[in-house]
Amino acid sequence: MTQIDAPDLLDAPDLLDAPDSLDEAASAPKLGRKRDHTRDPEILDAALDVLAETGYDGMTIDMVAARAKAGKATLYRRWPSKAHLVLDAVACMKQSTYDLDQLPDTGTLRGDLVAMIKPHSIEDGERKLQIMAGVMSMLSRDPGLADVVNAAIVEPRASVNRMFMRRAIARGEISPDADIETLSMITPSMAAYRTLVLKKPVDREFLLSIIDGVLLPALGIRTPA
Amino acid sequence: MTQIDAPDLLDAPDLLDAPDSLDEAASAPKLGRKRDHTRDPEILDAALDVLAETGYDGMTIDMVAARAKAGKATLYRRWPSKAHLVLDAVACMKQSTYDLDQLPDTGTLRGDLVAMIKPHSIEDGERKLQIMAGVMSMLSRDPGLADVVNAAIVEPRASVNRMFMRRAIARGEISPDADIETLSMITPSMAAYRTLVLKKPVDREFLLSIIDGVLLPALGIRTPA
DNA sequence: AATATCCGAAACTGCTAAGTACCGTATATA
DNA sequence: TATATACGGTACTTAGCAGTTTCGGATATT
Repeated sequence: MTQIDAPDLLDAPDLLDAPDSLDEAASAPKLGRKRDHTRDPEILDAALDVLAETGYDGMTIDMVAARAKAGKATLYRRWPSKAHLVLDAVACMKQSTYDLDQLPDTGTLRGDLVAMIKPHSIEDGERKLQIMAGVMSMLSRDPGLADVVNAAIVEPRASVNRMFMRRAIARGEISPDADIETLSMITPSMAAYRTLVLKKPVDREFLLSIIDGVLLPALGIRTPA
Repeated sequence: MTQIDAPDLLDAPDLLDAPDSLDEAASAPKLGRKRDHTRDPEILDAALDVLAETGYDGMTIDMVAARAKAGKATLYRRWPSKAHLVLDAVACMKQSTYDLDQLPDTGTLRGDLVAMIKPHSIEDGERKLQIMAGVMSMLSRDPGLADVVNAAIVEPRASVNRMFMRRAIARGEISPDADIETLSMITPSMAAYRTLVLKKPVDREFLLSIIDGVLLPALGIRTPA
Protein backbone atom coordinates (compact mmCIF):
# COMPACT_ATOMS: atom_id res chain seq x y z
CA MET A 1 0.00 0.00 0.00
CA THR A 2 2.03 2.85 1.35
CA GLN A 3 5.03 1.03 0.03
CA ILE A 4 8.01 3.32 -0.07
CA ASP A 5 10.92 2.73 -2.32
CA ALA A 6 13.84 3.05 0.00
CA PRO A 7 16.50 4.01 -2.52
CA ASP A 8 14.52 7.08 -3.51
CA LEU A 9 14.31 8.15 0.07
CA LEU A 10 17.88 7.39 0.95
CA ASP A 11 19.26 9.07 -2.12
CA ALA A 12 17.75 12.39 -1.13
CA PRO A 13 17.37 12.51 2.62
CA ASP A 14 19.04 15.90 2.60
CA LEU A 15 16.15 17.69 0.98
CA LEU A 16 16.48 20.09 3.87
CA ASP A 17 19.75 21.66 2.83
CA ALA A 18 19.75 20.88 -0.89
CA PRO A 19 19.05 23.98 -3.01
CA ASP A 20 16.67 22.18 -5.40
CA SER A 21 19.21 22.59 -8.13
CA LEU A 22 17.10 20.83 -10.74
CA ASP A 23 13.94 22.86 -10.54
CA GLU A 24 15.61 26.21 -10.14
CA ALA A 25 18.09 25.58 -12.91
CA ALA A 26 15.40 24.45 -15.30
CA SER A 27 13.03 27.38 -14.85
CA ALA A 28 15.91 29.86 -14.39
CA PRO A 29 14.15 32.32 -12.09
CA LYS A 30 15.56 35.79 -12.24
CA LEU A 31 12.87 37.57 -10.33
CA GLY A 32 10.48 37.03 -7.47
CA ARG A 33 10.70 35.26 -4.14
CA LYS A 34 12.82 32.26 -3.16
CA ARG A 35 11.82 29.38 -0.99
CA ASP A 36 11.98 30.11 2.70
CA HIS A 37 13.96 27.09 3.81
CA THR A 38 14.47 28.55 7.25
CA ARG A 39 11.12 27.12 8.24
CA ASP A 40 11.96 23.55 7.32
CA PRO A 41 13.26 22.62 10.77
CA GLU A 42 10.08 23.93 12.38
CA ILE A 43 7.98 21.82 10.05
CA LEU A 44 10.07 18.73 10.65
CA ASP A 45 9.84 19.30 14.37
CA ALA A 46 6.08 19.64 14.14
CA ALA A 47 6.04 16.37 12.23
CA LEU A 48 8.01 14.69 15.00
CA ASP A 49 5.60 16.02 17.61
CA VAL A 50 2.58 14.67 15.79
CA LEU A 51 4.41 11.44 15.09
CA ALA A 52 5.17 10.96 18.76
CA GLU A 53 1.59 11.69 19.75
CA THR A 54 -0.40 9.74 17.17
CA GLY A 55 1.98 7.42 15.34
CA TYR A 56 2.62 7.27 11.61
CA ASP A 57 -0.74 5.96 10.52
CA GLY A 58 -2.71 8.22 12.84
CA MET A 59 -0.85 11.27 11.72
CA THR A 60 -2.24 13.41 8.93
CA ILE A 61 -0.53 16.03 6.83
CA ASP A 62 -3.14 18.52 7.95
CA MET A 63 -2.16 17.96 11.57
CA VAL A 64 1.46 18.68 10.79
CA ALA A 65 0.60 21.73 8.71
CA ALA A 66 -1.67 23.09 11.43
CA ARG A 67 0.93 22.55 14.15
CA ALA A 68 3.63 24.24 12.06
CA LYS A 69 1.19 27.01 11.10
CA ALA A 70 1.91 26.26 7.47
CA GLY A 71 -0.24 25.41 4.49
CA LYS A 72 -0.59 21.83 3.41
CA ALA A 73 0.54 22.79 -0.07
CA THR A 74 3.78 24.15 1.36
CA LEU A 75 4.59 20.76 2.81
CA TYR A 76 3.95 19.06 -0.50
CA ARG A 77 6.09 21.64 -2.28
CA ARG A 78 9.05 20.38 -0.25
CA TRP A 79 8.43 16.71 0.37
CA PRO A 80 6.83 14.57 -2.30
CA SER A 81 4.86 12.44 0.15
CA LYS A 82 3.99 11.84 3.76
CA ALA A 83 6.52 9.02 3.92
CA HIS A 84 9.32 11.24 2.65
CA LEU A 85 8.46 13.91 5.19
CA VAL A 86 8.51 11.49 8.09
CA LEU A 87 11.71 9.82 7.01
CA ASP A 88 13.42 13.16 6.62
CA ALA A 89 12.19 14.25 10.03
CA VAL A 90 13.53 11.14 11.72
CA ALA A 91 16.82 11.28 9.85
CA CYS A 92 17.39 14.89 10.85
CA MET A 93 16.96 14.05 14.52
CA LYS A 94 20.42 12.61 14.83
CA GLN A 95 21.95 16.05 14.36
CA SER A 96 20.74 17.02 17.80
CA THR A 97 22.64 14.33 19.67
CA TYR A 98 25.46 14.36 22.13
CA ASP A 99 28.84 15.65 21.26
CA LEU A 100 30.99 12.68 22.17
CA ASP A 101 34.01 14.83 22.99
CA GLN A 102 32.44 16.94 25.67
CA LEU A 103 30.96 14.29 27.90
CA PRO A 104 31.75 14.39 31.60
CA ASP A 105 34.65 12.32 32.89
CA THR A 106 34.08 11.68 36.56
CA GLY A 107 36.90 9.22 37.05
CA THR A 108 34.74 6.15 37.61
CA LEU A 109 32.46 4.22 35.31
CA ARG A 110 29.58 4.46 37.73
CA GLY A 111 30.12 8.18 38.06
CA ASP A 112 30.04 8.63 34.30
CA LEU A 113 26.92 6.56 33.87
CA VAL A 114 25.07 8.26 36.72
CA ALA A 115 26.09 11.68 35.43
CA MET A 116 24.10 10.95 32.27
CA ILE A 117 20.89 10.67 34.27
CA LYS A 118 19.52 14.16 34.06
CA PRO A 119 15.95 15.39 33.75
CA HIS A 120 16.71 16.74 30.29
CA SER A 121 18.14 13.47 29.05
CA ILE A 122 15.20 11.53 30.42
CA GLU A 123 12.67 13.86 28.85
CA ASP A 124 14.50 13.88 25.54
CA GLY A 125 14.83 10.12 25.55
CA GLU A 126 11.15 9.66 26.23
CA ARG A 127 10.20 11.75 23.21
CA LYS A 128 12.59 9.83 20.98
CA LEU A 129 11.10 6.55 22.09
CA GLN A 130 7.60 7.82 21.42
CA ILE A 131 8.74 8.74 17.94
CA MET A 132 10.24 5.31 17.54
CA ALA A 133 6.93 3.80 18.53
CA GLY A 134 5.17 5.96 16.00
CA VAL A 135 7.47 4.85 13.21
CA MET A 136 7.33 1.20 14.22
CA SER A 137 4.52 0.31 11.86
CA MET A 138 6.53 1.66 8.94
CA LEU A 139 9.52 -0.49 9.76
CA SER A 140 8.03 -3.67 8.39
CA ARG A 141 7.05 -1.98 5.14
CA ASP A 142 10.25 -0.14 4.39
CA PRO A 143 13.51 -2.03 4.74
CA GLY A 144 16.22 0.55 5.31
CA LEU A 145 14.11 2.76 7.49
CA ALA A 146 15.20 0.62 10.40
CA ASP A 147 18.76 1.81 9.88
CA VAL A 148 17.66 5.41 9.98
CA VAL A 149 15.75 4.84 13.19
CA ASN A 150 18.65 3.04 14.76
CA ALA A 151 21.14 5.71 13.75
CA ALA A 152 18.94 8.56 14.90
CA ILE A 153 17.45 7.24 18.10
CA VAL A 154 19.21 4.38 19.80
CA GLU A 155 22.73 4.27 18.46
CA PRO A 156 23.69 7.65 19.97
CA ARG A 157 22.88 6.36 23.44
CA ALA A 158 24.65 3.09 22.91
CA SER A 159 27.76 4.83 21.66
CA VAL A 160 27.93 6.98 24.78
CA ASN A 161 27.83 3.84 26.89
CA ARG A 162 30.46 2.21 24.71
CA MET A 163 32.74 5.16 25.17
CA PHE A 164 32.36 5.14 28.94
CA MET A 165 33.24 1.47 29.03
CA ARG A 166 36.26 1.91 26.80
CA ARG A 167 37.43 4.61 29.13
CA ALA A 168 36.93 2.28 32.07
CA ILE A 169 39.06 -0.35 30.36
CA ALA A 170 41.82 2.16 29.64
CA ARG A 171 41.62 3.18 33.27
CA GLY A 172 42.04 -0.44 34.33
CA GLU A 173 38.70 -0.29 36.10
CA ILE A 174 37.21 -3.26 34.25
CA SER A 175 38.52 -6.24 32.31
CA PRO A 176 39.34 -5.68 28.62
CA ASP A 177 37.52 -8.92 27.87
CA ALA A 178 34.11 -7.46 28.75
CA ASP A 179 31.48 -7.78 26.03
CA ILE A 180 31.08 -4.06 25.50
CA GLU A 181 29.05 -4.40 22.31
CA THR A 182 26.29 -6.30 24.07
CA LEU A 183 26.45 -4.38 27.34
CA SER A 184 26.17 -0.98 25.71
CA MET A 185 22.84 -1.93 24.18
CA ILE A 186 21.21 -3.01 27.40
CA THR A 187 20.07 0.39 28.58
CA PRO A 188 18.68 1.53 25.21
CA SER A 189 16.91 -1.77 24.66
CA MET A 190 15.36 -1.93 28.09
CA ALA A 191 14.37 1.70 28.04
CA ALA A 192 12.64 1.14 24.71
CA TYR A 193 10.77 -1.87 25.98
CA ARG A 194 9.79 -0.13 29.17
CA THR A 195 8.39 2.90 27.37
CA LEU A 196 6.73 1.18 24.44
CA VAL A 197 5.20 -1.89 26.03
CA LEU A 198 5.25 -1.46 29.77
CA LYS A 199 4.23 2.19 29.51
CA LYS A 200 6.24 2.90 32.61
CA PRO A 201 8.50 5.91 32.95
CA VAL A 202 12.21 5.59 32.28
CA ASP A 203 13.07 7.44 35.46
CA ARG A 204 16.14 7.79 37.62
CA GLU A 205 15.24 4.78 39.74
CA PHE A 206 14.89 2.50 36.73
CA LEU A 207 18.16 3.65 35.18
CA LEU A 208 19.96 3.19 38.48
CA SER A 209 18.63 -0.33 38.79
CA ILE A 210 20.16 -1.16 35.42
CA ILE A 211 23.47 0.40 36.29
CA ASP A 212 23.76 -1.11 39.76
CA GLY A 213 21.83 -4.31 39.17
CA VAL A 214 23.14 -5.28 35.77
CA LEU A 215 25.93 -3.33 34.12
CA LEU A 216 28.33 -2.89 37.01
CA PRO A 217 27.86 -6.43 38.42
CA ALA A 218 28.35 -7.84 34.92
CA LEU A 219 31.60 -5.92 34.69
CA GLY A 220 32.74 -7.22 38.05
CA ILE A 221 32.39 -3.93 39.89
CA ARG A 222 31.02 -4.28 43.37
CA THR A 223 28.11 -1.90 43.92
CA PRO A 224 27.93 0.21 47.09
CA ALA A 225 25.44 -1.69 49.24
CA MET B 1 -10.04 8.14 14.70
CA THR B 2 -9.82 4.43 15.15
CA GLN B 3 -10.19 5.15 18.81
CA ILE B 4 -11.08 2.01 20.69
CA ASP B 5 -12.78 2.11 24.01
CA ALA B 6 -10.73 -0.20 26.11
CA PRO B 7 -13.43 -1.24 28.62
CA ASP B 8 -15.58 -2.58 25.84
CA LEU B 9 -12.74 -4.71 24.62
CA LEU B 10 -11.61 -5.90 28.00
CA ASP B 11 -15.10 -6.72 29.15
CA ALA B 12 -15.60 -9.20 26.36
CA PRO B 13 -12.25 -10.51 25.22
CA ASP B 14 -13.60 -14.03 25.50
CA LEU B 15 -15.89 -13.77 22.54
CA LEU B 16 -14.18 -16.88 21.27
CA ASP B 17 -15.47 -19.31 23.85
CA ALA B 18 -18.66 -17.54 24.91
CA PRO B 19 -21.74 -19.35 23.60
CA ASP B 20 -23.51 -16.14 22.53
CA SER B 21 -26.02 -16.80 25.26
CA LEU B 22 -28.01 -13.66 24.59
CA ASP B 23 -28.76 -14.15 20.93
CA GLU B 24 -29.46 -17.84 21.12
CA ALA B 25 -31.69 -17.53 24.15
CA ALA B 26 -33.65 -14.70 22.60
CA SER B 27 -34.39 -16.29 19.24
CA ALA B 28 -34.64 -19.82 20.72
CA PRO B 29 -33.58 -21.76 17.62
CA LYS B 30 -34.92 -25.26 17.47
CA LEU B 31 -33.98 -26.07 13.92
CA GLY B 32 -31.21 -25.40 11.42
CA ARG B 33 -27.44 -25.09 11.67
CA LYS B 34 -25.26 -23.92 14.54
CA ARG B 35 -22.23 -21.75 14.35
CA ASP B 36 -19.06 -23.56 13.43
CA HIS B 37 -16.79 -22.27 16.15
CA THR B 38 -14.15 -24.84 15.32
CA ARG B 39 -12.84 -22.48 12.67
CA ASP B 40 -12.28 -19.58 15.03
CA PRO B 41 -8.70 -20.55 15.85
CA GLU B 42 -7.86 -20.73 12.15
CA ILE B 43 -9.25 -17.25 11.61
CA LEU B 44 -7.39 -15.84 14.58
CA ASP B 45 -4.21 -17.46 13.37
CA ALA B 46 -4.69 -15.98 9.92
CA ALA B 47 -5.17 -12.61 11.58
CA LEU B 48 -1.88 -13.04 13.44
CA ASP B 49 -0.10 -13.93 10.21
CA VAL B 50 -1.34 -10.86 8.43
CA LEU B 51 -0.65 -8.76 11.48
CA ALA B 52 2.94 -9.96 11.59
CA GLU B 53 3.43 -9.28 7.91
CA THR B 54 1.77 -5.92 7.42
CA GLY B 55 1.08 -4.40 10.83
CA TYR B 56 -2.26 -3.33 12.25
CA ASP B 57 -2.87 -0.37 9.99
CA GLY B 58 -1.71 -2.14 6.86
CA MET B 59 -3.88 -5.14 7.57
CA THR B 60 -7.34 -5.32 6.05
CA ILE B 61 -10.23 -7.54 6.99
CA ASP B 62 -10.32 -8.81 3.43
CA MET B 63 -6.75 -10.02 3.74
CA VAL B 64 -7.59 -11.98 6.87
CA ALA B 65 -10.73 -13.42 5.33
CA ALA B 66 -8.88 -14.43 2.20
CA ARG B 67 -6.06 -16.07 4.14
CA ALA B 68 -8.54 -17.95 6.32
CA LYS B 69 -10.62 -18.84 3.24
CA ALA B 70 -13.61 -17.34 4.97
CA GLY B 71 -16.11 -14.66 4.03
CA LYS B 72 -15.66 -11.18 5.38
CA ALA B 73 -19.20 -11.31 6.74
CA THR B 74 -18.29 -14.36 8.77
CA LEU B 75 -15.60 -12.43 10.56
CA TYR B 76 -17.99 -9.61 11.35
CA ARG B 77 -20.56 -12.12 12.59
CA ARG B 78 -18.10 -13.12 15.32
CA TRP B 79 -16.09 -10.00 16.11
CA PRO B 80 -17.74 -6.61 16.11
CA SER B 81 -14.75 -4.78 14.67
CA LYS B 82 -11.23 -5.10 13.36
CA ALA B 83 -9.87 -3.94 16.71
CA HIS B 84 -11.79 -6.61 18.59
CA LEU B 85 -10.56 -9.29 16.22
CA VAL B 86 -6.94 -8.28 16.60
CA LEU B 87 -7.17 -7.93 20.35
CA ASP B 88 -8.75 -11.35 20.64
CA ALA B 89 -6.11 -12.85 18.40
CA VAL B 90 -3.28 -11.41 20.48
CA ALA B 91 -4.92 -12.34 23.75
CA CYS B 92 -5.41 -15.95 22.65
CA MET B 93 -1.71 -16.29 21.85
CA LYS B 94 -0.78 -16.66 25.47
CA GLN B 95 -2.51 -20.02 25.62
CA SER B 96 0.24 -21.49 23.50
CA THR B 97 3.04 -20.68 25.90
CA TYR B 98 5.31 -22.74 28.04
CA ASP B 99 4.01 -24.88 30.80
CA LEU B 100 6.06 -23.62 33.72
CA ASP B 101 5.98 -26.94 35.51
CA GLN B 102 7.56 -29.05 32.82
CA LEU B 103 10.63 -27.02 32.05
CA PRO B 104 14.00 -28.76 32.06
CA ASP B 105 16.04 -28.70 35.24
CA THR B 106 19.64 -29.28 34.29
CA GLY B 107 21.13 -28.56 37.70
CA THR B 108 22.87 -25.32 36.75
CA LEU B 109 21.51 -21.93 35.79
CA ARG B 110 23.57 -21.83 32.62
CA GLY B 111 22.37 -25.29 31.68
CA ASP B 112 18.75 -24.25 32.14
CA LEU B 113 19.14 -21.07 30.13
CA VAL B 114 21.01 -22.76 27.30
CA ALA B 115 18.46 -25.56 27.19
CA MET B 116 15.84 -23.00 26.24
CA ILE B 117 17.69 -22.14 23.04
CA LYS B 118 16.02 -24.35 20.51
CA PRO B 119 15.17 -23.75 16.85
CA HIS B 120 11.50 -23.93 17.66
CA SER B 121 11.72 -21.34 20.42
CA ILE B 122 13.70 -18.99 18.23
CA GLU B 123 11.28 -19.27 15.34
CA ASP B 124 8.28 -18.89 17.59
CA GLY B 125 9.82 -15.89 19.30
CA GLU B 126 10.52 -14.18 16.02
CA ARG B 127 6.91 -14.40 14.96
CA LYS B 128 5.70 -13.06 18.27
CA LEU B 129 7.98 -10.10 17.96
CA GLN B 130 6.71 -9.39 14.46
CA ILE B 131 3.21 -9.43 15.83
CA MET B 132 4.26 -7.13 18.61
CA ALA B 133 5.65 -4.72 16.03
CA GLY B 134 2.41 -4.89 14.12
CA VAL B 135 0.35 -4.05 17.17
CA MET B 136 2.70 -1.27 18.23
CA SER B 137 0.76 1.50 16.57
CA MET B 138 -2.37 0.49 18.44
CA LEU B 139 -0.60 0.71 21.78
CA SER B 140 -0.59 4.48 21.88
CA ARG B 141 -4.29 4.66 21.07
CA ASP B 142 -5.61 2.02 23.42
CA PRO B 143 -4.34 2.09 26.98
CA GLY B 144 -4.76 -1.38 28.40
CA LEU B 145 -3.81 -3.12 25.20
CA ALA B 146 -0.23 -2.82 26.32
CA ASP B 147 -1.03 -5.18 29.19
CA VAL B 148 -2.47 -7.74 26.81
CA VAL B 149 0.62 -7.55 24.60
CA ASN B 150 2.92 -7.81 27.55
CA ALA B 151 1.03 -10.76 29.02
CA ALA B 152 0.84 -12.62 25.71
CA ILE B 153 4.24 -12.01 24.21
CA VAL B 154 7.02 -10.97 26.51
CA GLU B 155 5.96 -11.85 30.02
CA PRO B 156 5.99 -15.62 29.37
CA ARG B 157 9.66 -15.45 28.43
CA ALA B 158 10.53 -13.24 31.35
CA SER B 159 8.76 -15.52 33.79
CA VAL B 160 10.73 -18.52 32.59
CA ASN B 161 13.92 -16.62 33.24
CA ARG B 162 12.64 -15.53 36.63
CA MET B 163 11.91 -19.11 37.56
CA PHE B 164 15.34 -20.32 36.53
CA MET B 165 16.94 -17.64 38.67
CA ARG B 166 14.77 -18.41 41.67
CA ARG B 167 15.81 -22.02 41.33
CA ALA B 168 19.44 -20.95 41.19
CA ILE B 169 18.97 -18.99 44.40
CA ALA B 170 17.34 -21.96 46.11
CA ARG B 171 20.24 -24.07 44.92
CA GLY B 172 22.70 -21.61 46.44
CA GLU B 173 24.21 -21.00 43.03
CA ILE B 174 23.69 -17.23 43.08
CA SER B 175 23.16 -14.56 45.70
CA PRO B 176 19.59 -14.03 46.93
CA ASP B 177 20.19 -10.27 46.58
CA ALA B 178 20.34 -10.43 42.79
CA ASP B 179 17.95 -8.08 40.99
CA ILE B 180 15.94 -10.82 39.36
CA GLU B 181 13.14 -8.55 38.21
CA THR B 182 15.46 -6.47 36.09
CA LEU B 183 17.67 -9.32 34.92
CA SER B 184 14.78 -11.46 33.72
CA MET B 185 13.72 -8.75 31.31
CA ILE B 186 17.06 -8.35 29.62
CA THR B 187 16.73 -11.15 27.11
CA PRO B 188 13.18 -10.29 26.05
CA SER B 189 13.99 -6.60 25.74
CA MET B 190 17.14 -7.10 23.75
CA ALA B 191 15.58 -9.72 21.54
CA ALA B 192 12.75 -7.32 20.76
CA TYR B 193 15.10 -4.51 19.90
CA ARG B 194 17.28 -6.76 17.79
CA THR B 195 14.37 -8.09 15.77
CA LEU B 196 12.36 -4.92 15.36
CA VAL B 197 15.01 -2.28 14.79
CA LEU B 198 18.26 -4.02 14.02
CA LYS B 199 16.51 -6.57 11.81
CA LYS B 200 19.09 -9.10 12.83
CA PRO B 201 18.24 -12.68 13.74
CA VAL B 202 17.83 -13.67 17.36
CA ASP B 203 19.99 -16.72 16.89
CA ARG B 204 21.89 -19.05 19.19
CA GLU B 205 25.02 -16.96 19.08
CA PHE B 206 23.22 -13.82 20.13
CA LEU B 207 21.40 -15.52 22.97
CA LEU B 208 24.62 -17.09 24.20
CA SER B 209 26.33 -13.71 24.23
CA ILE B 210 23.60 -12.41 26.52
CA ILE B 211 23.83 -15.40 28.83
CA ASP B 212 27.60 -15.52 29.02
CA GLY B 213 28.34 -11.85 28.54
CA VAL B 214 25.64 -10.32 30.70
CA LEU B 215 23.41 -12.51 32.82
CA LEU B 216 25.90 -14.91 34.34
CA PRO B 217 28.61 -12.27 34.94
CA ALA B 218 26.00 -10.01 36.55
CA LEU B 219 25.07 -12.88 38.86
CA GLY B 220 28.67 -13.48 39.78
CA ILE B 221 29.02 -16.76 37.90
CA ARG B 222 32.32 -17.18 36.14
CA THR B 223 31.81 -18.20 32.53
CA PRO B 224 33.84 -21.04 31.02
CA ALA B 225 36.53 -19.22 29.05
C1' DA C 1 -36.72 -35.24 3.40
C1' DA C 2 -37.85 -30.60 5.10
C1' DT C 3 -36.17 -26.41 7.01
C1' DA C 4 -33.95 -22.96 9.51
C1' DT C 5 -29.72 -21.20 9.75
C1' DC C 6 -24.97 -20.59 8.67
C1' DC C 7 -21.53 -20.23 5.09
C1' DG C 8 -18.44 -17.81 1.34
C1' DA C 9 -18.62 -14.47 -2.20
C1' DA C 10 -19.37 -10.16 -3.87
C1' DA C 11 -21.69 -5.80 -4.41
C1' DC C 12 -22.61 -1.66 -1.96
C1' DT C 13 -22.25 2.49 1.40
C1' DG C 14 -19.89 5.97 3.82
C1' DC C 15 -16.02 8.05 5.58
C1' DT C 16 -11.28 9.38 6.01
C1' DA C 17 -7.17 11.14 4.44
C1' DA C 18 -3.53 11.61 0.67
C1' DG C 19 -2.59 14.44 -2.78
C1' DT C 20 -3.95 18.52 -6.15
C1' DA C 21 -5.62 22.96 -7.67
C1' DC C 22 -6.64 27.36 -6.89
C1' DC C 23 -6.86 32.02 -4.65
C1' DG C 24 -5.84 36.34 -2.48
C1' DT C 25 -1.91 38.03 0.07
C1' DA C 26 2.77 38.79 1.54
C1' DT C 27 7.56 39.47 0.29
C1' DA C 28 12.10 39.05 -1.55
C1' DT C 29 14.40 40.44 -5.74
C1' DA C 30 15.46 43.63 -9.44
C1' DT D 1 8.44 50.53 -7.04
C1' DA D 2 7.17 46.72 -10.02
C1' DT D 3 6.90 41.81 -10.47
C1' DA D 4 7.31 37.10 -10.12
C1' DT D 5 6.94 33.79 -6.95
C1' DA D 6 6.17 31.42 -2.48
C1' DC D 7 3.12 31.70 1.20
C1' DG D 8 -1.25 30.19 4.16
C1' DG D 9 -5.86 28.67 3.51
C1' DT D 10 -9.51 26.24 1.47
C1' DA D 11 -12.06 23.56 -1.70
C1' DC D 12 -11.67 19.64 -4.46
C1' DT D 13 -10.60 14.87 -6.42
C1' DT D 14 -9.53 10.32 -5.65
C1' DA D 15 -8.51 5.84 -3.53
C1' DG D 16 -8.76 2.59 -0.06
C1' DC D 17 -10.90 0.32 3.53
C1' DA D 18 -14.26 -0.55 7.59
C1' DG D 19 -18.47 -2.16 8.00
C1' DT D 20 -23.29 -3.70 5.82
C1' DT D 21 -26.26 -6.02 2.93
C1' DT D 22 -27.62 -9.44 -0.18
C1' DC D 23 -27.68 -13.92 -2.27
C1' DG D 24 -27.28 -18.76 -3.81
C1' DG D 25 -25.56 -22.88 -1.90
C1' DA D 26 -24.21 -25.99 1.83
C1' DT D 27 -25.40 -28.40 6.21
C1' DA D 28 -26.76 -29.79 10.60
C1' DT D 29 -30.98 -30.60 13.03
C1' DT D 30 -35.81 -32.48 13.40
